Formats: sequence, structure tokens, C-alpha cells
Amino acid sequence: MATKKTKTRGRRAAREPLSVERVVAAAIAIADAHGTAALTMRAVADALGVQAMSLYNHVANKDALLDRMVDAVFARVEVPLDADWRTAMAARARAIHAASREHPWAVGLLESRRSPGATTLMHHDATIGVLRRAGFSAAMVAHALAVLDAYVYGFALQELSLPLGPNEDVPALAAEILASMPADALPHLAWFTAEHVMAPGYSFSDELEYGLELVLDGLARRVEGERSPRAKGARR
Amino acid sequence: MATKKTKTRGRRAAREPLSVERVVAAAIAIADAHGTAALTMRAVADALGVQAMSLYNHVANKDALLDRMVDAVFARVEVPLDADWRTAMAARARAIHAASREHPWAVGLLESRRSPGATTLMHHDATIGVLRRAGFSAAMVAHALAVLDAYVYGFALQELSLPLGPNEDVPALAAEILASMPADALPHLAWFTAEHVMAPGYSFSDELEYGLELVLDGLARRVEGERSPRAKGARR
DNA sequence: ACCTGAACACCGTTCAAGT
DNA sequence: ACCTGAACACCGTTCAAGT
Repeated sequence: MATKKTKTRGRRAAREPLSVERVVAAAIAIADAHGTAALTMRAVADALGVQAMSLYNHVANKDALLDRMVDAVFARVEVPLDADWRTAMAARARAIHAASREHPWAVGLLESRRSPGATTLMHHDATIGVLRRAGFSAAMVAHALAVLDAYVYGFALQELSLPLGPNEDVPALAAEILASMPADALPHLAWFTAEHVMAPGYSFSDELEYGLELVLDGLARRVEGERSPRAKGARR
Repeated sequence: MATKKTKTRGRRAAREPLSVERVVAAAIAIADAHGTAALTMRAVADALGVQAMSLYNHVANKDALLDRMVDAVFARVEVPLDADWRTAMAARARAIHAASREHPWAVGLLESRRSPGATTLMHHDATIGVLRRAGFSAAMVAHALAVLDAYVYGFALQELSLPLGPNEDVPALAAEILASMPADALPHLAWFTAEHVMAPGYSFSDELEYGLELVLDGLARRVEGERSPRAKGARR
């Protein structure tokens, strides 16, 4: 298989001067459209109508560019400041989920990014603020953030590794996989696929809400327990 | 900075013939020791005392090699078959967590792997079997797997993006970050860092158990609810 | 059947040179 | 101050040739 690529110079908007923002935006657009494998410095430069080396006047290197891309995506995740903690955390989780669907490469990139940007820090500050104002102790904030973020990022990660795009024909695909499976070697998987995955209306994304409510319920229960330590019906 | 690399030929065990297993094992060893960035076909070949092109007699390409590496790691995650569902799922979660600490690259790789290997399928079959025997409906199995796996993989992902290795001096690092932060711009983050992260005995990994119990509690509650749908004290 | 040398079409990045 | 041509040291992979 030849990997021939027609070199159509992007050359869109060769007028306005380069800037970090323009470089990051172009990189995000490429990653969204063609995946991280297609995200090369040369491709980004091409989209900006410029030579690859020009990018180095605005970002230190490709790694720094990846950092900024992740930061830019999660900067758009807002935390409602006027709602109770549970509503705010649910909205935040849904926003992170939505961002990950829009920019599927972002979650995978999280693994290697170790230096959070300024906007990411501000986001965390706001999140902690919501919980703190709701009376969470520092330890409880740690619990809540860990379990909520683990859940939401993990959910996004699972979604990515599903062998299908956003709206493909799941039942058909499942049937195909099922047929290729030695049914007696994997009886439970066969049962689950037939019973659940192939059932009408199945959508993995719908699972987000179930787990989100489960996690928020658990946290609410524990915050309450922390407030009234011997809550054996002893209200106040 | 020159990126000079002394070409010390690995040449360990140039005797026994190549095989998929040996190629995969060598690749895992390299990824464990030096990260995925260092995982090149040439490096794998070198470690096996062979030319890069020889690898293609045993794996289709690098992508197939990555698939097999992930499969090999998660093949070692065992599911206890003789325990109750809650004990089994807790053990499984801890085993996945341990595997991800041993092979930090594996979780990040999950994102791009869309074709589960045979051992991965068998693992899922066993897991579903445990829940099914415990009386879980197919829908409840879907809920349980989604929330448990999301939590555990997400937790591993968060651990990876922490700016530190397994056992570094967290308080010192936190103090440094805190000092570099404009404290009045990020008041809640500063509070949280001082109050919790810098507290003696802090370890993010310890959080795994807290969230795991929270999730398992929530599942247990919901399984019970499913069994006795109108459980307003009306026990059977 | 398995291994290899040479080559191809790419990468990220540096450097000296242009304006 | 910003952009570029040419070059360097890499990549994954193909192919024809060796044994």
C-alpha cells in the first residue's frame, strides 16, 4: 500500500501574522479532522500557509504545542458557580465528556501532559471553590475530585476504544463480532452481546448519566456522614 | 542539544529463533524502561540482536505490535471466580490498577486500540460470568462494567498525569508549585494544596480504595433495588 | 522459511542566512 | 523580529536479494 499524499498547500489566510493562538487552533483543527497521527509540524505549517520552521518562533517544540492544545480544550469546560455542588459537578462532568467527544485526541494526550497550563489551574481553582463553599473538607474535596474525574475521564477513554464512531450501526457490528466468536468459548460475552448490546436503542454514551448519578449519590451520602459522624438516625 | 545516542547493540540472546512472543516481550521491556517514545522498531530489533526488518516476519506492523502489547498486559489481570461479585470486582480493579502502574504506557495506548485480542475477550467473558452468576441482569452488567472500568482506567490515567513518579517528594513539589502560584488568583487551589496535598502521609494512590468502595456500594444498592423493585420496606 | 542491505518517503529540529 | 532553505539524525516500511 503506497502512502502517497497529494501536497495541496493549505494556504488559507496567508495574510495575518502567525501567533501562538493561530498555531494552536490550526493544530486542533488537524487533530480533530485527521487524528494525532496526521498532526505533524509540517502539516500545521502547511495549513497556515507557512514553512514548518516558522512555527518554532511561537512554540518551543511539538511537545509544548501538545500541552497548549490540551489546555485550550479544557479551558472551555466551565464550572457553574451559582449552582449547588451537585448540579455544578454534574454540569462539569457533562462538559468534560462533551469536550472529549469533540476532541477525541485530548483524553489520550492527558497521559503524557504533566505541566498544566494557566487555564487548567484556574479551572481546578473554581472547581475546588464550589466544593469548599458547599462545606467540603480538604480531604473530602480530594475524594470528590479523584472519583469524579477518574469516572469521567475513564468513561471518555472507554468511549474512544469502542470499535465504532459516534453513530454507527451497533447492533449490526455486534452481530458480526458475535458471529466471529466461538460461542461456547465465550458464553457470557455472547449472552451479554445478544441480550444487551444488540437490544434496540443501545448506546454506550447513555451510560454516562447512570454512573454519574451513582458517583454523586455516593459522595452526597459521604458528605452527609462527615457532617453528622454518628448519623444513626440521630438527626442533628 | 544534540540527541546523540551511543548505539550499543543489545544482542542479548541472539541464539533462539525469533517469535511473536519474544518480539512482544522485548517491546514491553523497552516501553517499561524508557517509555513509548523510545519504542521504535529498530530499538526492539536491537534488543533482540536482529535487524528491524526481521520483526515484520512476526508482526504485521508496529500497530499490530502495540495491540499485542496491550493484550499481553491485560491478559495477566485475573478475575477470581470463587468469590462473591463484590470481592471479585474489587480484586479485578486492583489488578488492573497494579498492571497500569507496572506498565504506565498501557492505559494511554488503550485509546487507539480498537481490536481486542483473544485474551482480552476471555477476560471480559469471565468478568461478565461473575456478575451474571450473582444475578445481575444484562442491563445491570452493562452499568456495572461501565462504571467500574471507567473509574479504574480513569484513576490510572490521572495517576499518570501527576507530575511525579511513584514515590517522589510530594510535599516539597507541592510547596514549589504553590510558591510559583499567584496565591490570590488561585485561592482555593492554594488552600487545597496547603491543607491536603502537603499534609503528611498524602498519597494519591491511596484514593483508589475510597472511590472503589463508593462505586461498589452504589452498585450493591442498585442491584438490591433491582431485585425488589418497590423496596419501600416491602420485603418480598 | 526466515533474515538482511539498501532504499523510500517521511519525521522533529537546528542553523545560518535572508528580510 | 520573524521567516526560510538546506541539512541532520532519525522514523516505519518495502523490496529484492541472500541463506
